[in-house]
Amino acid sequence: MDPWISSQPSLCLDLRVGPPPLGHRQAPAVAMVKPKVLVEETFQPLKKDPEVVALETELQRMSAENRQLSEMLTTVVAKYAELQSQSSDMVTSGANAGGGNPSSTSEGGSISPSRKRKSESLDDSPPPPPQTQAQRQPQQHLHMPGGLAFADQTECTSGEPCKRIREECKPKISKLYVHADPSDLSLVVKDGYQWRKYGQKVTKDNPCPRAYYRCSFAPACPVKKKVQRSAEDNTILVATYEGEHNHGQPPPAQQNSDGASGKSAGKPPHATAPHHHQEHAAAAAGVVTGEQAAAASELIRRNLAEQMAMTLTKDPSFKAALVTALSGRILELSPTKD
DNA sequence: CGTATTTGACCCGCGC
DNA sequence: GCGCGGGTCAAATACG
Repeated sequence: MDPWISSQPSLCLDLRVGPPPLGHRQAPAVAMVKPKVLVEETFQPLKKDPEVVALETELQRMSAENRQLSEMLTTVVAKYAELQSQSSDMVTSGANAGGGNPSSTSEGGSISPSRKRKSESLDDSPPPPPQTQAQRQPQQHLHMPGGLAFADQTECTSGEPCKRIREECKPKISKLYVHADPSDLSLVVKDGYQWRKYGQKVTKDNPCPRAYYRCSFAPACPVKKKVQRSAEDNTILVATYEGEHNHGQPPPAQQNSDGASGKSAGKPPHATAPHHHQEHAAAAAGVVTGEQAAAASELIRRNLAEQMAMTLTKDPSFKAALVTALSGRILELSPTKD
């Protein structure tokens, strides 16, 4: 979590403009900016036209719906934070030696991408540091309640040596669920890091394509990310992170660029970042008792919500998308429009 | 012109 | 051994 956010007294999310059909409490924060003007331009509140009444009703309805959805989101985020903190706690308590990350070993900054894997296996034979991974492995057998996230990789108990090795070589995996506008076809999850897309693929079990990203902030950073819409609910983006960053988070100025040039990257960022620092702090704060854990969880929930709101309100492209959506909605609802 | 994204092809692991 | 499917590469393309 950005330090400055915690320094914010409290972010005012008290917005009354009708929320867009995005289903986010954060959205209205942005909606204040323009849609309000839009409404004022188009309608005269004093007259109380039937359409105005209808609009108000609709706005109220959407507002209620929005609240519901945001509550659901909050719950999900809270669960995620809890799970993450549990995971972090177990990892930190168990993997003292895990200081180094497997990362750069083979790549070591001088990535000379020889022609595909065949040559890799011939030339490099990059020895993945199995020890640290092996030591980390046991902690990954977490019984995550709720089945919400990062469940992968916990099932490598088959005992087969080769499989074990493969599992041990796997980097740390976590999942992040992000709400996204279904109309937004991009698979962009802004999480504060810079990502470079290197592939996209349609998988068998999901008609939506899966996008593959590498961390582009640090050349040697081993972290990869897969983003795919949920098969059940395509308003949900599932981001799967593999590995750990071997660098700090980019400064906000760079975070905004999320992929530097961002041809299609500058899309509405309905993203919540898996801020490990925060979760570590939460884990530290809630190491033991349920009360402490609950308090930490509550804190995390608040901070995440605030951060999401801040992220959204600062993103101009999101504002634009929101204005478009809202104006379209308003036009839809006004049958007597000129 | 430099850089990021797209996209088809390739590689490899796994199940049958 | 073969086919399938996921993951990755790299040339082509697009964009600032």
